[in-house]
Amino acid sequence: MPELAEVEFIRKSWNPGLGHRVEGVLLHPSAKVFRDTDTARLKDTVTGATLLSSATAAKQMLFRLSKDAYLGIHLGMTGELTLEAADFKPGKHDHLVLQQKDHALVFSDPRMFGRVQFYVGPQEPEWWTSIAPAILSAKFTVSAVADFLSRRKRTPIKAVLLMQERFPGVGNWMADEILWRAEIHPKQLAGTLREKQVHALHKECRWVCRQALKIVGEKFDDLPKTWLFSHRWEDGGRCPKTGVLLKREEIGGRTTCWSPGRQKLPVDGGRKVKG
DNA sequence: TCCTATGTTGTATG
DNA sequence: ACATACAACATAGG
Repeated sequence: MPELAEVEFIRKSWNPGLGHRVEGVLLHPSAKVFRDTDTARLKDTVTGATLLSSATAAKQMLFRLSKDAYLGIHLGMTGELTLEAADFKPGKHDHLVLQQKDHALVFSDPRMFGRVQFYVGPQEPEWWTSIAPAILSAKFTVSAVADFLSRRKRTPIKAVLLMQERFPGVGNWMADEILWRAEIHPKQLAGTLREKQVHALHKECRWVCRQALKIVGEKFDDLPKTWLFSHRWEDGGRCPKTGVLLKREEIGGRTTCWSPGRQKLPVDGGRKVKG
């Protein structure tokens, strides 16, 4: 279930392993999660290295080890990290196990849309440093959003919000939550947003990220019933603000939930872009 | 059996 | 070269 805040929470599952040596590494080199990763080198280097620190950016996690080694993990759709007993025996979906004296740090992913990356060097790997600036950073400005939308004129705003190069960490539920709060219809084409809407979009991006991190990123608490999130999957779910029956439809290849009436298409239907 | 799934990416087309 | 749409990836659960 991992989007921004969930990833941040899941990252911390391995915290008890920080500062401790990795005694052994268990993995299946042919697992899809290791596509493009040198697993032999990973195993060689990480064995005997100490786990030093971890960080999250967007939906990715970076684990820094001694020996200038870095482990990157993306959870995909079904990935998770768990902390297990030191004698843990990996099951079918446990693709990477870092064995320590007191624990096993485990990465599992049934669908294997996630991935494990590995890098050795004095600087952080390029695939980490090239992640787009966070929505909560100073670089996420209204004009940056406006510029991006202007290059995606004919794409529904819902699909645009899922683009990691501008909205890092936003996934399907966050995108719907943001649009719901900004009162923008998910089908509205990016190029038809009025200035006021762009401002609202920018503001709600930041609000949803900040609140989600606060609520979920700390304790994995449920989000309040006042959020669209809590109602989006239930049949007959109602808008927490208007009480109207929520609508669900596939937009941009993803199931999208919105509140009719609250989120309306502009008069031109959001279908036409002038110029 | 059939449908769904909180993600990305490669490929085809405009 | 850029924008857009969508199948494909692999598995489990309702």
